[in-house]
Amino acid sequence: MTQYLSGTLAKGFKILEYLQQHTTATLNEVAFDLALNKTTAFRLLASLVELHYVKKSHQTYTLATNNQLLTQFNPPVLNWVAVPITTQITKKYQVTAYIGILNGPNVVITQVIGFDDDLSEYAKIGSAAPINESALGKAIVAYLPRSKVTALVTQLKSTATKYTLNDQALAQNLAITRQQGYSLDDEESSFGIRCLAVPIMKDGQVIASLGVAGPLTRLKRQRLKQIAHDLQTCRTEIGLQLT
Amino acid sequence: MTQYLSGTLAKGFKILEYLQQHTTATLNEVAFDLALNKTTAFRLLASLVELHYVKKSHQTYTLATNNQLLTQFNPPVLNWVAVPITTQITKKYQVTAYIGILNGPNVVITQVIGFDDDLSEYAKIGSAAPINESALGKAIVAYLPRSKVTALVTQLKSTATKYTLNDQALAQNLAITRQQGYSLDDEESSFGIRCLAVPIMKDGQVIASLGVAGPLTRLKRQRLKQIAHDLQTCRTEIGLQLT
DNA sequence: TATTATATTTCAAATAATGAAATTTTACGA
DNA sequence: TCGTAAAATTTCATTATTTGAAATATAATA
Repeated sequence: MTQYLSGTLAKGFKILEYLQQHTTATLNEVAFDLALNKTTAFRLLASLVELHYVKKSHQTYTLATNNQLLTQFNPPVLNWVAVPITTQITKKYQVTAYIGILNGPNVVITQVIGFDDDLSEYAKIGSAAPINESALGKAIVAYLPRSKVTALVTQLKSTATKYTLNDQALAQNLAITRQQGYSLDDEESSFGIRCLAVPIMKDGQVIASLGVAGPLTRLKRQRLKQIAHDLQTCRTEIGLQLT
Repeated sequence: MTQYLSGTLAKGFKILEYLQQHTTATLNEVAFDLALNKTTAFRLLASLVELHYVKKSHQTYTLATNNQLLTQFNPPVLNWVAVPITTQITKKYQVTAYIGILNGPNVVITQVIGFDDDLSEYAKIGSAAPINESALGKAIVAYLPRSKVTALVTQLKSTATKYTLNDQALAQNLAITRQQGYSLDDEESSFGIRCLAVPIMKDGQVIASLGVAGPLTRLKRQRLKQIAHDLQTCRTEIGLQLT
């Protein structure tokens, strides 16, 4: 809280962030643009130079490119927002987690978070399923504007010829999804496999879904509320990192 | 010079560097290992938390992963939306597609879009290669500001000891990349494997690259323009979905 | 539940940060 | 090359922040 905020640290980072955006700058520019006294700016820059976060050359300053903190933080794979958070769930329940996004009337799996070293699940990246036949799909569609849902259903009907899509059943299913906060696929896609999913929101809009899939023995019916709760906690943290 | 060194800034960065090495730490550990008064450590950590450089959870501190100064820009949404868009290309040409982002003087693969059940490709997620030894890397660097390219080359030279980096050859290669709109790796990384990549832009700046890799029989030299054109169409669509 | 350890807050003293003014250095034009 | 103006750096005095011990609160462990 503000009670302990160090003004010196705040100003120091302000300068670093400014140099990240501007690549190079003079003392005059830094002081003026950041509304700092030029003496203060001078001293802070001198400190940053001495600490190897900034380089000074011919009276211009640049971010130090060989500073380990600035350039060699976590490898990007670890920054896959879903992975660190979601791995707790995949390990806890020994199931695979997935992220899906909408693509026309289908949902496409775009990220897989396995619970062991088995890479076989990754083959699902890129695979698509109709929105009504997947927990990931229903978790997205349940939170779309009604007009968009209607358009997607129309689109589905024109492509799905092997069966007649039951609008009323789907609408009812989506209402249940909204009510309980998660969508469910109970052996509908694969025998013995249960799937749950929750929407991932950004700025109040659904942009993706997060779900888990696994055998009925691991995703027991009486655990569904707990699992859904964990998924909701997870998607909230993912959502926070997307902003 | 020492004359202007701010102790507060020095201590603040000391803490950040400590957290980079230790991933997580308690107040006690930080204070003890860095020989700081625990009240001082507490206040500095509180400031770093408020400035979004450190995260505090259950009395343990970690570096903030969504801080743009500390973390390479790697929006997970990029890895998500790229999947359905790029699937058209992977199916059409029967090759694997990749997303790469810059990380220091390396390019790191953050997403793989496979076309068959070859799971070994997914193990490449997280792997890094020097920017000049990868089509994905060259596709990014070719569109960076000249000053940043110079800095990266300098950094590469100070790490790469097994060979002498040819500045002029690289500069020429990057000029060709800009001219033809895509970068090429013709069996330079793997025997019999050809790679092409194009930059992914956002707000006029390169943020990642999209590339394909496959055997010479599928990525025939006379098809390269068509493939590059398809990649450019894809990257434009990806770029549109990121805004 | 009690005890111990860790974290946070309070208080008073010490130190550093701050900014104006002065001085030096750099850049530019004649 | 010299003079001028602008930018950068140093000096000085004042103000504000940082500091750390002590006290208090919270969390963890037996």
